[in-house]
Amino acid sequence: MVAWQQVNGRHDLPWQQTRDPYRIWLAEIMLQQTQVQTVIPYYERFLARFPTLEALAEAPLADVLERWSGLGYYARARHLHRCASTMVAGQHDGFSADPAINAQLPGIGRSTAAAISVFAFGRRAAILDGNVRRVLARCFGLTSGASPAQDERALWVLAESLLPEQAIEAYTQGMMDLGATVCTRWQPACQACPLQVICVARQQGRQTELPQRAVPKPVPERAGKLLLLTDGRQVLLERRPPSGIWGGLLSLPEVAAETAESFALRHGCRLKQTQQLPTISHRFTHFRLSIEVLCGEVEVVGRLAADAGWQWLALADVAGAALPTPIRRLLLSLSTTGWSFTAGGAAAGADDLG
DNA sequence: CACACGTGGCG
DNA sequence: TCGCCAAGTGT
Repeated sequence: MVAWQQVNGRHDLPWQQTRDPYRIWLAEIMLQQTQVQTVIPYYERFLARFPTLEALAEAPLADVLERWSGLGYYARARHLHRCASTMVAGQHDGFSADPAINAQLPGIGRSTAAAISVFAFGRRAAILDGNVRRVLARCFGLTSGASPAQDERALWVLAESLLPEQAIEAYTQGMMDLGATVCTRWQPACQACPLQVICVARQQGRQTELPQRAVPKPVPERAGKLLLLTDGRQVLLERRPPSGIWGGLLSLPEVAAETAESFALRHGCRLKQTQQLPTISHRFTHFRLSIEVLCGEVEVVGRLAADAGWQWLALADVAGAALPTPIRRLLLSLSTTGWSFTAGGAAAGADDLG
């Protein structure tokens, strides 16, 4: 694996060629459940804004979420920020070489802690991510046992038992590179695999059957009603609660029973006219969301409460704001094509909203 | 232990 | 259009 990685592995990813724990930590957090190609631009933009642990710790969470928005799993950004603040405040003097220590920090679990120890400190430690899981399950022909928990334990024991005495960095990177580029979920390139002569799955022709998948459950459907109040130049946004879906991001205010008129009045606006926009369908991993958007043209007559949970966002600033992806798309689309409040007509360009 | 938690790409 | 999956962690 070490020899294969040195020749065939990836060596030029933005978070390689460094031992800076901060950069390695940031990359590992961004890469959780997220593919390399997705992460790269976010990683570059984030580092440009927060080049050091101190810079990150000093920034408001809202700024951090601006650079994270679009990447998903926003608890990662909240934990990242809390972790930085904690360390700079002195409870921890930076990262430890010991994975058990780092695994106590927010957002850092067993696998991420091991990756930090390996890549920043050269410590022997086992990771177990999707790539390693797939490589091990196939190479050793692992099938589901008594319970998912036991399968998990067995995988960790196996991963720990395989660690080389030397070149832990190349080995660890090699396992991930192999899983990402050769031992892929579909159509693995077995003829290019350094493990092909010992791979049980290959011997049995069961590559795509492993690792075995849990039975998928039906994805529930949820619905929400959002209000888009605008004077044509800016939109009214609400800071979402710190946990839950899109936690901490800015979004269009959710309206339940309250009418648009009374809502607008509460926020210092007079509603001139409204228009129903095409319903947005958004797909998450675990549910589908149907978003009904009522667009209202307002005249701002009062001042917004100084409450930090509410703010007007200039349409020109939509691209850089801490918005969920479907909301950003909606606002970008509408501000690009212009607003139309012609009676009964849908806003131009709103058809692309999927 | 089950479930929550985003988004993009691919077949 | 839809299911699957991707450098997992927290509750």
